[in-house]
Amino acid sequence: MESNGGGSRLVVTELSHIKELVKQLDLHLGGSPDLCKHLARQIFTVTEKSISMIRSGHLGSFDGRKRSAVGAGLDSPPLSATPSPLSGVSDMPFMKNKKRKTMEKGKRHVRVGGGADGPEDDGYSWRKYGQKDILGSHHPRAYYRCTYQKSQGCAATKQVQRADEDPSLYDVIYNGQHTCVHKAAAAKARPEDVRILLKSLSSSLKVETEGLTPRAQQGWSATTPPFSFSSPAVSGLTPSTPENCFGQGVSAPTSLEPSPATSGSNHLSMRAQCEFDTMVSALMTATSMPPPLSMEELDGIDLDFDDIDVSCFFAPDC
DNA sequence: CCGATTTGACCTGG
DNA sequence: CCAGGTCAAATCGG
Repeated sequence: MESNGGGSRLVVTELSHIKELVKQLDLHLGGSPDLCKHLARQIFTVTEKSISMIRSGHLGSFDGRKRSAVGAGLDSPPLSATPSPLSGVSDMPFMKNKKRKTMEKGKRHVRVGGGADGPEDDGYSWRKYGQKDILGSHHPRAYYRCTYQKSQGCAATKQVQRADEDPSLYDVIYNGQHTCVHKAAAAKARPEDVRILLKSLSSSLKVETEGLTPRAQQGWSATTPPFSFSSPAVSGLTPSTPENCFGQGVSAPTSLEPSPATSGSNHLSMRAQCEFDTMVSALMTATSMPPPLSMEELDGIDLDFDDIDVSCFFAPDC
């Protein structure tokens, strides 16, 4: 069944990198903010890589069903560089379209709490530009774009919809990245909070290496994925909870049952991704990082770990 | 008066 | 044709 031992090995390597990056970030927290940002971005990048590997490996044999685009935070197959034949001319042929293609780019789906007046503040300022009743949903969906779209050309948008099951929760879908210079989020970047997040992230990245020879070259039997994730309680600071990272908001009541027969490892993968998404996005928020890159962008990124000392990570006497 | 919100029309992909 | 996303005129509020 599982035939991606090589993939798992790569994932473990990436996770090890992440863990080391977290250490580095923890060390430099009091120091240069630029370095911290750099590290945080690297963490995010490697995390996305890992997620991508896990998903392409495990979900590949899942079944033919297409996964919903809204279900996961970031969802673009690493295979296709061109989103769709229709939008191949991505330059700017028509700027008057009232509806763009179904923007799949940098989508992030989070579920946040809030009051009757809307979800809790996310640190950015938004201007509402529309509202629609959504078929099958009890609550309308509101459309927001960045207040600074005009003044700074910031392309970030978000959709907010009250959860059907729990009216105190809101599904928020972020689209695009903020290019505006806005400081609100930075104001709440408390080092202690970041430290807590890092601890959570670090502990959840515990890599079980038993059965793994120090020399990774020998490879391990490609049977069971030798990694697992603990489930730290990252509460309060997190913009979303693991259970809510995917599956909801698509108004697909049948897709909630995870087909227990075949989804053992899938479940693990999805859980792992959720925790990553949750913690990393919380971390980036806390460090006022710009929103994550799209998968397409990530694919094009050359990871450089050269400036970071992880050389001895797998060494037996380290 | 100006910027934000509301709301129905408009547009497009499926 | 329909559902969802966006526009833009009307309206609201500081």
